[in-house]
Amino acid sequence: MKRRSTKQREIVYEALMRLYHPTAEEVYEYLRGEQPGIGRATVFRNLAVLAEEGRIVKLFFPDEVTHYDAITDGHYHFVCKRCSKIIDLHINVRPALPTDHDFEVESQEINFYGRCRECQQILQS
Amino acid sequence: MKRRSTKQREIVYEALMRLYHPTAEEVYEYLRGEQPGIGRATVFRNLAVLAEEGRIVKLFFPDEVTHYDAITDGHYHFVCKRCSKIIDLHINVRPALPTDHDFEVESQEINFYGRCRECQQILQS
DNA sequence: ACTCTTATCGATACCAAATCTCAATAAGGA
DNA sequence: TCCTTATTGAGATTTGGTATCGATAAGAGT
Repeated sequence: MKRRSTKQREIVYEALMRLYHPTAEEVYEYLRGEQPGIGRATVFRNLAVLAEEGRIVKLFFPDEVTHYDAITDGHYHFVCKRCSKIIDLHINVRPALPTDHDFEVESQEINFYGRCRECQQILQS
Repeated sequence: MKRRSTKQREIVYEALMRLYHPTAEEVYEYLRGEQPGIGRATVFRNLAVLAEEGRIVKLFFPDEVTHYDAITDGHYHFVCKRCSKIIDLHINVRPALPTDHDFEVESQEINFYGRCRECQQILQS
């Protein structure tokens, strides 16, 4: 099944570059203003396609819906456990990949969790 | 709201110790055989409570439903991208926690992805 | 042991994220 | 320009998980 280049796909990709770690729903809401007529399923589908092609990255965090990231270099993320804010971490950490095991590691992921500055004083959950 | 100790909660906990990284649904199916009469919502609820109490751990992986782990020491996981098998990694990796930032890190998580031995020769997705 | 408050249970209804269906459209090679 | 078929958009469906609510039972107080 040969892939075609479509106007909608590029629109979704450009929206992602303008937004900061949006969810699919947020991309859709953004585009409903910019490009009325685009379908919800089209946004979800193209985010999946773009991720499969490696042009964008899917982000999964505990108790969160899927987020998307237009930056594809191997950076890490901090997630605030209270307000769910995501912060990019361009740190240089390289944990030793496990070797001599019954599997072959192709990629790794490191996530940090805690409180962002705004949420540090606030007590309740 | 003071918490009570219930028969069902311990049943769920013991099931989790017998199973290997099960999903809530798998715990429920397992218990439907062992302990007929237990409710689906009860299993989901008690897994959430046990996780909140720190007796078990919730595991989140890309494109996967939530799994649960009775082992709560800070080990890591490898996930096969083809068959979704989860393998425990009791390796000693300690990436430098980012400091001097606008947030406070409370916990971290490292996941490895790739192919397990059984899936390494297989070509298709 | 009995009573009383209320956390918890089990069944089911509900919700939200994401996927599937399908007729209409359009990408792009011939 | 024509033709094949990948893609679209609208809406239905699936699914993992949560909320509701009357019934049950944990466990503190007497």
